Amino acid sequence: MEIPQKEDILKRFPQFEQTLLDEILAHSTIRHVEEGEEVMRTGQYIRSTVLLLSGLLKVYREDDEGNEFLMYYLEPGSACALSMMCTARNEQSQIMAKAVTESEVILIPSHLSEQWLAKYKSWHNFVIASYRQRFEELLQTLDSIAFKGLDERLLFYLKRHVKVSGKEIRLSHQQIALELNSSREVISRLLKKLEQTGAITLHRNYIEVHDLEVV
Amino acid sequence: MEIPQKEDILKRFPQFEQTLLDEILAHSTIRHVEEGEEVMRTGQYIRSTVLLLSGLLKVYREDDEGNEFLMYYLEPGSACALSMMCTARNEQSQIMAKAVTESEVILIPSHLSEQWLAKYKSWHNFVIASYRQRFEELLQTLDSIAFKGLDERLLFYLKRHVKVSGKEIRLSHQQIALELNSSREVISRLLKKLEQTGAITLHRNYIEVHDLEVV
DNA sequence: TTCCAAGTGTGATAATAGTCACTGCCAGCC
DNA sequence: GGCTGGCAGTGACTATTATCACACTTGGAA
Repeated sequence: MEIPQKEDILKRFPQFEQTLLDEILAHSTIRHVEEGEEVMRTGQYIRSTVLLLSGLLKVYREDDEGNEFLMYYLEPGSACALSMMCTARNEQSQIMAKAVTESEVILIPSHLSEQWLAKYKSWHNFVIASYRQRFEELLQTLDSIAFKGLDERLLFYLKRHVKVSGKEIRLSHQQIALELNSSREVISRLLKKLEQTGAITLHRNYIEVHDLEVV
Repeated sequence: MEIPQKEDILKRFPQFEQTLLDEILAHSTIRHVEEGEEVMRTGQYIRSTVLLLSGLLKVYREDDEGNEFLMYYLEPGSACALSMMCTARNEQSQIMAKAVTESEVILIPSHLSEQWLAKYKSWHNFVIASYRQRFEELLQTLDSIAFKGLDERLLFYLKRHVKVSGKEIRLSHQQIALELNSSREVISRLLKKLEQTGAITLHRNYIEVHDLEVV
């Protein structure tokens, strides 16, 4: 795999000013992560700001009993807001980021990203915008958990998944159950119901989405 | 009620630099809100940044059917992060802020608070810190909804309430049920159980908290 | 080719939370 | 003092989701 060049970064982050791009290239490291690999976990020692160059990350919460649930996905061109804001936390639950597909991330040392806030207007705006966007997404997730039944949450989940990775959802029922903090049997049953409405077709290890809006 | 002076603001926001305080005094309005009055609602036309000078606000989510649930409380010296970050939203659910007790808020026109981000380092830091803090709190709320049963959520709720307004919780079971998006009967039963453990004593319209940690 | 592990389907049962119906209770007001 | 409205307590029932037990399928490894 070739090393990403300035042009690649520029393409993903066109809003950054020239000098900022130079600094990024000079001081940050690029890391290649395999599918399923862990990118970040709160409470870690070294803290870097994480920018996503290519691939797809999922950011989720995990409690002390190993339950998880999905917070949101990160697409190329976005930053993990949490990597910028999390202080050392000794809570029971952790925020984790894991690669959904093979990905490339830019790791920026925290002290630099802090400095840049004052130094580069485009960086400042980017950080503020990231916070806003993640906050919004988190609120949506919160909504669906607080107000909706599992059936609607599943629908919300599927829609979100389609948005980031297309109409062929390559997940087992077990994985979906995990991300929704539910159980496989329940998800299987709900998916079956969805199939009966014609919204999806079930296959082994993947789901073919036709139209989720009609449901 | 006397008009708050520079000293009052300074006391609540000691981290602000002198010139910023002057700008705040010059360009923002102070509003007095009664208990139960609505301070903010997303989707409103005029957008201001809201700082809390005195009193207590609760920030909560409300869906289209009138269900709500509490996101967090705001204490004097803090800002409503949402007022700083919410773009016009036409979602079904809204974020609301309401005064729990009689309060005073500072309303800063949005365009100024935007400008100040670049102009005043202390303002910039304050905004970033607010985002972080609210994000953290929101995550805690999310955790309790996603991973815990209603009994633990109630406990979490009571603890939080004690932290902001003391051991005499002046709320009816109905109000608590509303904030947890549950129903009165269920809350009554859970409270009764808590009373049996000795953690609280129930009275009409208020709850006396002894020790929530032992449960 | 056979076999096995992982994925999926399904019924029975349990646990949690929400709803309904009704009772009693207390506080302030006439 | 007696009425009344909001608050609280309780039992019965329902709905949703989780859990358990087991059968069946499928795709790839041995």
